[in-house]
Amino acid sequence: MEISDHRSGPDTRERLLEIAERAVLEKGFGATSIEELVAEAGITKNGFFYHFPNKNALALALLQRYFARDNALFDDVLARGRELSDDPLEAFLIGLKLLAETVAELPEAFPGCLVATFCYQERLFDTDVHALYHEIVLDWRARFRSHLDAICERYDPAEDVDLDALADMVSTAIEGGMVLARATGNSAILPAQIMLVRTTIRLLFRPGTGASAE
Amino acid sequence: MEISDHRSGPDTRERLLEIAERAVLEKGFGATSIEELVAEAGITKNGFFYHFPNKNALALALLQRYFARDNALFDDVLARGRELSDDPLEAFLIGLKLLAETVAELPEAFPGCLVATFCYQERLFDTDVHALYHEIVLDWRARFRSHLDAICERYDPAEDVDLDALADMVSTAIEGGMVLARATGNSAILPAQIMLVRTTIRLLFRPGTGASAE
DNA sequence: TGTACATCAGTGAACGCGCGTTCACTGATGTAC
DNA sequence: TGTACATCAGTGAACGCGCGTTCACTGATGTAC
Repeated sequence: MEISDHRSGPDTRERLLEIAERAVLEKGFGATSIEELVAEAGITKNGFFYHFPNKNALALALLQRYFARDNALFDDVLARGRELSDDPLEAFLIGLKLLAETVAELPEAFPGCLVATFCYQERLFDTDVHALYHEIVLDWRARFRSHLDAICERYDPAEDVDLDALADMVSTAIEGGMVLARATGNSAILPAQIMLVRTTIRLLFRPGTGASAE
Repeated sequence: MEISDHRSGPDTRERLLEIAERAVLEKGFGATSIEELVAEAGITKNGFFYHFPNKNALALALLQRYFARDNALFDDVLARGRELSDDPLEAFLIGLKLLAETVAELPEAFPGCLVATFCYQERLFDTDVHALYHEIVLDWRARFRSHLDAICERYDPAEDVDLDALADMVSTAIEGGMVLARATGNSAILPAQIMLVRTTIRLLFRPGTGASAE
């Protein structure tokens, strides 16, 4: 007659990751205790150690989950851009606009990025974790770079730019925009910064087309 | 005959702040212990509590020091830009280039920003600290915005942009660039991102002037 | 269908360590008269 | 110049709490025969 038993609902490991992510983004990894996580998950401390050999393994699992999730997000908006236009520039501009809209609608008031927190707490993690967030950033670069390469096949930039740096500009806007959004309490800053990257790319590859093109 | 006694060298409080800043940027505030700071400073733990009533006061002092220092840096490069050109656009572009060069020459391989770490560890701090890093970000915005206003008096932007968002773009490039630099281990990313903001501003206010202008 | 064993998802108690903070005290320097 | 007192910049010992981790154990479910 029990409505919920041990096995109902999402599995405990996933719930621990969910709780941990929120806590880590609020106060950092070092200041997030296993005790508070298990208290919120409703298990004992050793339930945690059944799922993770130690705290560093939690960090790695958080990053892997985060990586998979935002891969899906980026792929989604960029793929839609391509569906909506055959032109690579137009497709990328649409993708960036969709990205800005998506982050503007995020449920949490002030979104954060695990890569940002983790790289500001470097000494807390082992080499696996370092290697993973390094890989994540390079993955972002490669993803945006591939779109820029496609654009360059059809358009000449108004001036020479390093395409890797330009690809990084998207990540920079996201990471930096999240910091400013959190610091000021104004989450609209993040989508606005993404839209400015979009403006930069438009000005670079479609010079002379001003606001009238909107 | 003792070469150093208690009173020689920079004062202990300043040394504690110096040590603390490096430690906080490496592993976060929560994971930085008073014990390790005083060990490195060569005093006992209660020497710390002579200088600061508690750990939160250390956070506040760190932020105040940081604020003063980067105010001086921004004022310096922007003032030089104004010295070198009477044109507000040219002056700002020079200022941004000087800023990029300055951060490229920073002694530490991977510079960090206290505002970024602190806003990713929100729950660790009291309202004084929150208020201060909020103020810092708004101060940055006002500083860059004043230059953009001067530019707008003489130039029309190629398309309508929100000038506050554009001013924030400089801060975003710095914050985001630092995250990427740290995550990848490549500190050249930070100046490159600042230079891209400069490109954006040039394209916006001086359209049609391409790489040949360099 | 019944029994034996394996696995899964934990429990409960205990560990030693390091943390931020407090207390009472001190020895060197500065200032008033 | 000498003395009394105040202040500055700490020391040394102790506090209680919470942390990550380990140990031996358990009760429910799954699988083989």
